[in-house]
Amino acid sequence: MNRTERVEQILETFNKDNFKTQLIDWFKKEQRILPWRENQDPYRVWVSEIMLQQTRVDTVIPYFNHFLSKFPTPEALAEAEEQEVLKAWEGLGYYSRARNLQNAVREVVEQYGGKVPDNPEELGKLKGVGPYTKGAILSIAYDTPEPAVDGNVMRVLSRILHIEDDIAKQSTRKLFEDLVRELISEEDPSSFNQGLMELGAMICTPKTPSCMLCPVQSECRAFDEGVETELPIKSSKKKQKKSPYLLLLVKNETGDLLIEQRPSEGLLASLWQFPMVPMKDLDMEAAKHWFYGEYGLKVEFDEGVDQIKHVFSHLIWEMEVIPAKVVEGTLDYERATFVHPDEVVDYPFPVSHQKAFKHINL
DNA sequence: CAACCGTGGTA
DNA sequence: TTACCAAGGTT
Repeated sequence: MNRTERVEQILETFNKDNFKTQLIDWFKKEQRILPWRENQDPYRVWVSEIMLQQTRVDTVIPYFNHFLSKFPTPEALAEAEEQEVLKAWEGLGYYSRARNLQNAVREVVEQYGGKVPDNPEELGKLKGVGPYTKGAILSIAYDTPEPAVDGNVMRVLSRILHIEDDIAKQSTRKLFEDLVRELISEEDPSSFNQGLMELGAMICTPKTPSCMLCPVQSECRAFDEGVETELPIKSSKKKQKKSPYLLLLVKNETGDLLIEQRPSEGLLASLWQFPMVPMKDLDMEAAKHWFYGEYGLKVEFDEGVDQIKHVFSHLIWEMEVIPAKVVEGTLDYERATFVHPDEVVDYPFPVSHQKAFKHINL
């Protein structure tokens, strides 16, 4: 059975009109007041959707307000320094979102005169704009009936329609997109899509859904069968691998601090950090030798002042924070520099290194 | 497809 | 504490 036939079978006995009417009525009445809902400005919608990827609403709100005051238009963002954009993103995580957003906005300014594209083809070519974000912008900013399937939508529809496909698999998203194309309101696709997401965030939550408050309870197959907490099906991800490091707070003779910029691709790309010595298979003496080889500086270590764990999606850094001072040598490392401790705040740092920096003033 | 890519909240 | 979760995208 192909996907089209499956969609037809799933929806054969489903009351579409009742579902979309009750969902939209509920959303219009109960939706939260959020900064990005003040208007339909496509740029604002776009920025909000990027920030909201894998990130909670409460976390995004202050970042969104600050970002929009700093970069109020596509032109303003296009003209900004990348470091300035990363600084505004500092602490939000997934930093490629920020670089991709700025690259895409520059593309919009240059190719489309600063107007965010209103069609799937051009929108989908922009960096960082995937299937979900594309549909979200088209429906919310341009009232176009395109699916915007995120984790909320898959959870809600898994329950409503009792679908047991693994939502961790990418192919499953396409099934839900096909279903949404059949269900979506042509009159108000924005409220329909946002209603599905809002329902997932406020009522149809992962652990303990509030089915007694649900506006579409009467259409929910999972509730009818008493299996709402068994859905959706999602395969578990594997554990992160741990890596030990020394995080060195190196001061020179004048009290300046050694910092370095990370590579422009990969983990925490283009952010700044304090030097880190990979301690797998190394002791403290070997660490000093390693550091001399990398940076051209001989240093003395103080006692460790803290242990910091940095948990990523797929790995964990276990760092011992070591104050150190330069004994001899000249800095010989292109991406590193000494700065006054007061200037460290001007650079974008990952959260773990911000924590380590607190030990500088002790 | 599965790995990579951050961070903070919560049970 | 562990494990999962939160308006995904890229490679």
